[in-house]
Amino acid sequence: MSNRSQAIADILTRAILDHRLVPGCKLGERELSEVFDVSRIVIRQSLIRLADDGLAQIERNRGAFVARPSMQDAMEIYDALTLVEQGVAAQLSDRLGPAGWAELRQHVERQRKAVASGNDALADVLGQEFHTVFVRLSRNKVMQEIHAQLVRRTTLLRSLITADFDYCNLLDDHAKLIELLEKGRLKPAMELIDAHHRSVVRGYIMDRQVFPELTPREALEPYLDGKAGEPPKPAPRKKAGENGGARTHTHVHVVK
Amino acid sequence: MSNRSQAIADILTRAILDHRLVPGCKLGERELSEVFDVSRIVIRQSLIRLADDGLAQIERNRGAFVARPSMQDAMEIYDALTLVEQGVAAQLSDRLGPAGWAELRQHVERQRKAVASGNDALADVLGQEFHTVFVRLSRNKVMQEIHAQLVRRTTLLRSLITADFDYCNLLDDHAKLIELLEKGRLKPAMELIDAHHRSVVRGYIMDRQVFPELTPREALEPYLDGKAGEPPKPAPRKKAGENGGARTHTHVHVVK
DNA sequence: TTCTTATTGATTGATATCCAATCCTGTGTT
DNA sequence: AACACAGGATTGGATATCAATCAATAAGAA
Repeated sequence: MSNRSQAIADILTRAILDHRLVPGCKLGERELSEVFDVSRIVIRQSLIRLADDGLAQIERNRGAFVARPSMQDAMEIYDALTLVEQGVAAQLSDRLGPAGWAELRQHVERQRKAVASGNDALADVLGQEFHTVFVRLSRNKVMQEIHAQLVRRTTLLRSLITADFDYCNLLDDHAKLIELLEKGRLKPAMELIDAHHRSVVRGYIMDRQVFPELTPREALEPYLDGKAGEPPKPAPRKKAGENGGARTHTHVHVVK
Repeated sequence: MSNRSQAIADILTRAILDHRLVPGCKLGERELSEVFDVSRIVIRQSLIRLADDGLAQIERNRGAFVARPSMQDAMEIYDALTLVEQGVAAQLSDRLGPAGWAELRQHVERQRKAVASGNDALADVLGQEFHTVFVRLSRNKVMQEIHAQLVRRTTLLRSLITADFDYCNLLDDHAKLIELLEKGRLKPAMELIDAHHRSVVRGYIMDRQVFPELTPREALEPYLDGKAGEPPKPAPRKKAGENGGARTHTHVHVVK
């Protein structure tokens, strides 16, 4: 019953990251205010939050739209992400204790089990979380927030991408990264991070016109449980027929 | 006549960075709405922007206050800043062309002249700008924004600090950094950045209760030119009698 | 027909007023 | 002195309203 605008901003963020609201989609104040059953002012505040986070773009007297990053933006975001993760890697290789390395290994192990048991959805989530855990071990909330924001923007980027991915050696990458860092082999570790992100961004192909398949009303419907808590994460699937290979995942490798 | 909330957020940011609004200072909606002659809602939106930027803190049903970062926050902010600047340094040492190095040298030269001519205020500004120019040369707007936000927060930190500074070898640091990077001596350069920030944060002494010397109304008065453009940067001076040595500057060295 | 211009509609930016929830404070009681 | 309660003040939000601007359509001229 409080901070409605923050709660709604969170829901919108979730919907964007789930690719239910695609880049370029109009976020009309009136429509959203009806969807969420709040006044326009609350929606406006939510949209301001989204814009500050880089997920929405507000054009004067034209309204808010889901951000549509350019190819240039994509490269810059991945550059920044690489820079941050390399920096964190350097810190961790110096400062992380055995418990930290153990936590990372354990995380990889959980993901390995998920993959082995064919639970792709869980493997996806764990793969995403690896980087978050990685940065959290730096024990720096400021860095965590910066990193989280960058990750959100990469997730948004994935709405714009048409490419065939495979799920080959993600775990190997993570495991190898841990191994290199723990041994203090910083340079190869940083090159691994860089190569990883580079290969991802190289595979990006921007579709210039992304057409909103769902209206905001349709897209947001699963998140509205009559003002109750979170919905149990609805399937963000698009039409399974076409680009079924382009699932959402932080760690994607491009088929060359 | 547009985007009032953003404009007001900018003014408030400026006032905070000028230390006219000190940490802990209450930012009452009614008071600010009277100061700026807008409705409370516009002020609310401005405060949301400030909070998203880490410069204000909104407590439910209690209002907004200028953020009062803890010592822990200070260390984390400087850690993040170090990480970012080190990363940018690494990128620049690889990628920056002669024109870029020339621009950096030219900037240092301008600051040197300002110092030589006793223009401390200008030297301050140029010293702050050096880091901004440095990051801008990475040609990455995302990194620029992240860095700018971190710099804003360090500036806020300086409101909380009681320490004696001197202006010794700031230029030497900058010049040395350029020299090391251009020669590809990355490691010493990164250590220089780290040492610089470390020495700064070590000198921090938190005053737990900072009392607002100026009411927001008084503090903001110089920025209001009857809705006209920017005021010509009013002197952010506190009372000159007491801690006159603790001027605002990005590059401060602690007297051991 | 086609291009240019004008009108109209829709949407945003912003204000004023009102109400509920909550916090702070001051006072009174035990 | 400690506690409880009531009242004031402030924030969070709803609603209604107006102005400014954009977009799309309709009207008119070449």
